[in-house]
Amino acid sequence: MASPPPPLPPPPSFLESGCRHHAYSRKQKSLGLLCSNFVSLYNRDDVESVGLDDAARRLGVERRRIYDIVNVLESVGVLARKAKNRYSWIGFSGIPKALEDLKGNALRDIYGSYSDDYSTKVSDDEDDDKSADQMVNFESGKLSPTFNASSSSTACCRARSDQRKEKSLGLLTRNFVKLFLTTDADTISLDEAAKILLGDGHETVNMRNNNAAKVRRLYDIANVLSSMNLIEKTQQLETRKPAFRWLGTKGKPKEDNGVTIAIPPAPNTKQPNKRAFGTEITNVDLKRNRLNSAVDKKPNKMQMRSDDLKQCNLTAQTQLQDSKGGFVFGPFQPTVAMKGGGDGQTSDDKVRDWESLASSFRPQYHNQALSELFAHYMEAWKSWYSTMAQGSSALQLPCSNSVFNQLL
DNA sequence: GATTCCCGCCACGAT
DNA sequence: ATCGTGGCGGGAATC
Repeated sequence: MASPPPPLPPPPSFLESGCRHHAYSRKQKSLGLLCSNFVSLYNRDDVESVGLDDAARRLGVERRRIYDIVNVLESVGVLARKAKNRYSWIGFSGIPKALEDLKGNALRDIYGSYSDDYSTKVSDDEDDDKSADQMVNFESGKLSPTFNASSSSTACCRARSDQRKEKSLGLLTRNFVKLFLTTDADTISLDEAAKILLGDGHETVNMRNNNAAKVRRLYDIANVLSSMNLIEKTQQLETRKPAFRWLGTKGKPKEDNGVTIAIPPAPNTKQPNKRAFGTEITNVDLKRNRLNSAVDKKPNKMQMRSDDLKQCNLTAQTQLQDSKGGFVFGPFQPTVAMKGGGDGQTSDDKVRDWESLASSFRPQYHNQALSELFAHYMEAWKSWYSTMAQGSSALQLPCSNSVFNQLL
């Protein structure tokens, strides 16, 4: 699949944005939104590797935030670390395999541990995944923390670096996902998850703080996973406490028409009392900004108008199956339904409609980088659509114009 | 008041 | 010594 790679957009000049007067809003700086933008930036056929500096520069954020995202994405198979400062882009196609591995690993941990001495149990197939595992009570469908390697007598002897690794965002992500993959519980609250994944299984004076710290990390992870549509935020039935439900590769629960589209509300749409993860623009570096290139001398502040955000945030959540029956999904693929009813229009007609819309639709950005990012997206979308239309006579087009409605 | 999570300090290992 | 990485928790925004 070696199509001539269109040049990536040049580094953004975020500073040109004349919308600095906007009040600070943390919603506009969420990790989830940053993740969305990260994925829309790199989720293209011609992207093979991702440079962290490049990503930080293009997204207008400090490197630190990129690390957060990259660690989570690596854990679910979207990225693979190649070298210092560089990752291979695998894309959404890597997720099913990663999840499969995680699930197998988790089940092995659980069932293997029934007959093994907990203190000797060690995962064998995960690089650094040697601790903080958990048990799930399948009978009750409830999560029940039973052990983790940190509580073993060997804990005190482990190197500091090991202990550090145990608390890494990547490992925490994998264990968090494992929880979902091995429990019957419909939802898991972050508090529960934190308790289960707590590094120190013993009651200690630090436990409460430790738990709070881990919950903070889980929020970070949940935001990223939510923006990938792997989980969704919900409430626990009885307690109405906030919790997360696993969506996985199937995306949002649906009415079995094969179509899943979960488009975030437009920024100006009222969404009372509900935070939306991964729906808005994210933060930038200010103080320790090492990203400023020669091109970009002014303070690297990315401020966008809400309509910029709306247009840039192409998180139309989609789901489809590839030719092998595996999953090819993700929020940043053009929306398409492989099954479901048509509306009388032929595929060709629809493709033409969408193509013409795609070719004529050119939103006005204040920000050059966003403009180009959007143009790239549209271009990729168009070519992908054409390919799909040619490759499959059974192609069914999107059930609605939701994506474009969102954009417009 | 509780929940959520951005932000950036700073430790640590690699170069 | 410098750089890349990322754990960590303060504290502010949001609910």
